[in-house]
Amino acid sequence: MARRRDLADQQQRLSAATWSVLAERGLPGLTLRAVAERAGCTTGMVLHTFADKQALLVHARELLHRRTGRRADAAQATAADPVEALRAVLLQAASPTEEKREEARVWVGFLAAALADPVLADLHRDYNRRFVTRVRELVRAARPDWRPVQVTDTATSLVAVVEGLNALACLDPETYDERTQQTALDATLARLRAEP
Amino acid sequence: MARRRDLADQQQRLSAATWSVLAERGLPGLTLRAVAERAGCTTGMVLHTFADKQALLVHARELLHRRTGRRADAAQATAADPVEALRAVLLQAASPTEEKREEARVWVGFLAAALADPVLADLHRDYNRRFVTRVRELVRAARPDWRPVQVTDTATSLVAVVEGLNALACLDPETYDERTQQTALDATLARLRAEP
DNA sequence: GCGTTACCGTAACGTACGCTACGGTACGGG
DNA sequence: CCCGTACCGTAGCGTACGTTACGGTAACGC
Repeated sequence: MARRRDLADQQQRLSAATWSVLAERGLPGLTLRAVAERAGCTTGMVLHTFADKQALLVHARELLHRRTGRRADAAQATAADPVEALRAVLLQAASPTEEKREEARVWVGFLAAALADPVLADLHRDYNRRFVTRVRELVRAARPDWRPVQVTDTATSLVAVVEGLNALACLDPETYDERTQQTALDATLARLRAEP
Repeated sequence: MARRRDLADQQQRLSAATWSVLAERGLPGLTLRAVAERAGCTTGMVLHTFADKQALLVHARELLHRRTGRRADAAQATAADPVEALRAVLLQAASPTEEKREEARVWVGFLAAALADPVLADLHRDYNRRFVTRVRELVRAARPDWRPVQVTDTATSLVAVVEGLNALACLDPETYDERTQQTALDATLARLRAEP
């Protein structure tokens, strides 16, 4: 035996660096050298922690999912009734804080990368479906009288609005500012309060 | 004087090849060599037609905008009343035909590329704002009684839904199939038929 | 038909990439 | 205290990229 390292910590730091580079330089700027520089180490250490670049990407994608999931959990927990929980979850997912816009840029980067990478595509599909499921459960709780199809359709609509706002606000935060995003979400949520 | 070439035709063929490569291989696969191979020529010819890679990208981005704009014009022209015109424009923008899904993939690719390229970012902003303006005018025509803020908010909501559906359907066409997209759009359009 | 000139294919340059092999280094076990 | 081993920095490999320089080639004016 010899030196022991904290593998999980290294993985987290490296995937955080991956994320940071992705948000700042975009997909073309995401290189092993850039990640190593951001993490304050060398490419050798990066490739001793992850087998190859794709493994690093996969881990960073999981990190993004865990982070958004945790924030959604927190938003969901603070609300009292189901409608407010739904609104809180969706608002934090689309809120135009700088942190969230960074997440949106990273999300777009992974989306584009997934178009040419089946592994990332599977991950992206899986994670997005989990978000749809989360929203669907909240919609069902808010409107237990609705038919399942109605619940699912509303959930996918809400997710589409949120992700659309995120993608568009990435490059045009003026047109899609905080008030506009909030208004768009509330207008979509208005269906929950109407009949039948 | 000597040989004369059809510059515009070459530009169009090359940007079409650019688009084709972008849709098939994604952003990382978009190289000058790939474009030249797809266009049936050499990289020398590509760089005699366009100054550099970015000029080619810009031209391909304009081509995408012209193509979507032309399809929107056609959809708008066939409809009789403003509400149907709006629905036709939005439906064709989100319709999950293979051709449209290809456009969506290219759109995502350019979106991701624009995150690190100020020139592409400006173009993207400009083109998206034109689409918002088009939708806004249609909303205003459909509901002349609404206040300008209400018109604008509805327009941005509709655009967000359309682009969100497009982005999500890129990687998960099963969850966001034709019926789901149509239902999501019609539900958002329902506010046009309601009061006030 | 012939010279001139615009055009473009060929080849290669420099660079940066992902990745690997190797050697130094520091820590844990005896 | 020192041996052994896990760790990781260094250096460089092969490749593919964007870009450029140059020479061949085909068309137009005369």
